[in-house]
Amino acid sequence: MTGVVRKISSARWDSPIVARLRQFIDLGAAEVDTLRALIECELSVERRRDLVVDGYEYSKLSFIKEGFAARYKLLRNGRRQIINVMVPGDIIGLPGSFLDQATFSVIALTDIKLEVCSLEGFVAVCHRQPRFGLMLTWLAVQEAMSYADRVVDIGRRTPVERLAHFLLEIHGRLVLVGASTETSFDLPISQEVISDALGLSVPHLNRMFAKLRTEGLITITDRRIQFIGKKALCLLAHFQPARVARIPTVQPLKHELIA
Amino acid sequence: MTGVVRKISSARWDSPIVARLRQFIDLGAAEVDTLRALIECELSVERRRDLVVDGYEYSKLSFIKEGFAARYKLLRNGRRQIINVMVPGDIIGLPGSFLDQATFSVIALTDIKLEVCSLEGFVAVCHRQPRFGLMLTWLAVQEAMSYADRVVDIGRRTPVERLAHFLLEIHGRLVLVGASTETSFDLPISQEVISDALGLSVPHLNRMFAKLRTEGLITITDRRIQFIGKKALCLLAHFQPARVARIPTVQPLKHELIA
DNA sequence: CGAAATTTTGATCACGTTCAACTTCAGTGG
DNA sequence: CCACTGAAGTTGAACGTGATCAAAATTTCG
Repeated sequence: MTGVVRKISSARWDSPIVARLRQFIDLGAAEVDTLRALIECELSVERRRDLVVDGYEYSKLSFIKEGFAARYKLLRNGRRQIINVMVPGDIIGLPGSFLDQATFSVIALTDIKLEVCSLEGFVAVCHRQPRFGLMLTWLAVQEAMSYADRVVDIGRRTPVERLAHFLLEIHGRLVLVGASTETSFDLPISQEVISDALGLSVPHLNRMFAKLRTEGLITITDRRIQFIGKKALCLLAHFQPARVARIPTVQPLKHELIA
Repeated sequence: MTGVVRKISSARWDSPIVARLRQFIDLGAAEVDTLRALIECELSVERRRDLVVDGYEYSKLSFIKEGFAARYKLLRNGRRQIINVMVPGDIIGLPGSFLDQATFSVIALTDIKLEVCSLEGFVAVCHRQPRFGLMLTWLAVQEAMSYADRVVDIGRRTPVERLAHFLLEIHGRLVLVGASTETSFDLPISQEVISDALGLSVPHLNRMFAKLRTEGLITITDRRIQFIGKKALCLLAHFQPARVARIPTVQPLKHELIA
């Protein structure tokens, strides 16, 4: 795989994955260091390159630092379904690296920067520091939630609702890692990609975009989405963001206090 | 919540959840005991009862011992989308218990029996026995994979393909916990439920069932599905079961060997 | 500037929904 | 015992949504 490889050197580390984790756990400085130490390298990958290929083994956890990617499945009849669009803070290799062989592919939708960590290394740390295992659990649960939302989207929402929901969801995830303002965000991906994510045809998706625009809910300039009527949009989309709970803190047992 | 509460007493414990776990980890007798000790009670719930309600907090991990359930979302327009059909070995509360408040409901599709464990209790054990944290991660990943398959199903497969894929998937999961033979299984759920899972209307789903029957791929008698042409069915459905990898075993560090 | 990718618009048509009626079956009470 | 009820499965007809195909307009990029 091509890409520029560099070592991590910065003293303070401010990665989107850390922002993701802080949602549900307080990370001590030592833990952040441990996490950073797990990063084997940084990788830059250019647009359109496949990062994970359906049918091959993959055993890394690659944290997206910058850029967009998509997890997808190509069916024999040539149709493509995008499972989810991935943004900074998302993890390539979850769930792929937990399988014998990946059953989905991942493609870079823009040039992206990754922080690569081996799953084995991460698991090794989990044995010594159980909180890391729980972080991984929580991340996997978030992943599942995101897919579940997509199921509802595609299964029972009308095309406009789907699009509205999709935009709100992506926006929410970008806000979380500080990659977007309150009411607007860059969405540097083509309508073809979005249509494959929403299970629609390109022309029809385009009409849905037009609809949102003419109804004064959003404006689009230069692939930047701006929400005009966010409330109305949320209503239209039946948008109900799920907030993940914090990892419960546990009272140490008495004999552990003594030890 | 109604239901009969009993204590666990049997010396040997043979629960579907254990079968699930053994897919990807070797459980020692001590670990099985620890797991069993986590079960607070068994619960019997009758058909049609909601186990988790959208909007409320839930903080249990309930392992399904017997029966079928469904995780679903009800939209304001009255439409229902079933995220997944749950079988013995599946966990109610994953992902719901990891959120502030559940965003999906879970309903019993048949009378079911649960083994209930508090999430807090499980997490407490994770701190002492890191392998439990990893098990939880792996289970969450499987959950995510299952939803991802459903996304592909609904988004880009034709209605017949969807149904075929659904039947094969359920069957595979039943085989895993020993609740089905190689070529047939009981599917004690109505077509309305299946149609809500597949994002189809009831009449159309019914026609797809008819199609599979007339094409000689399955027979149905008394809600028991029998595969006639399993190969052809797999082909039709683009069925490609994902096998989860085993949790990697880790070389202990040197200083840990000494300690 | 030319070539390719992407967005937009239009026209047609098939698929799957909707609505309705009817059948079958299990359970229930007269 | 049979009529009644309700749930589930089945079938039919009509309609509408979104796909498909095609082409133009626009943008991006080599």
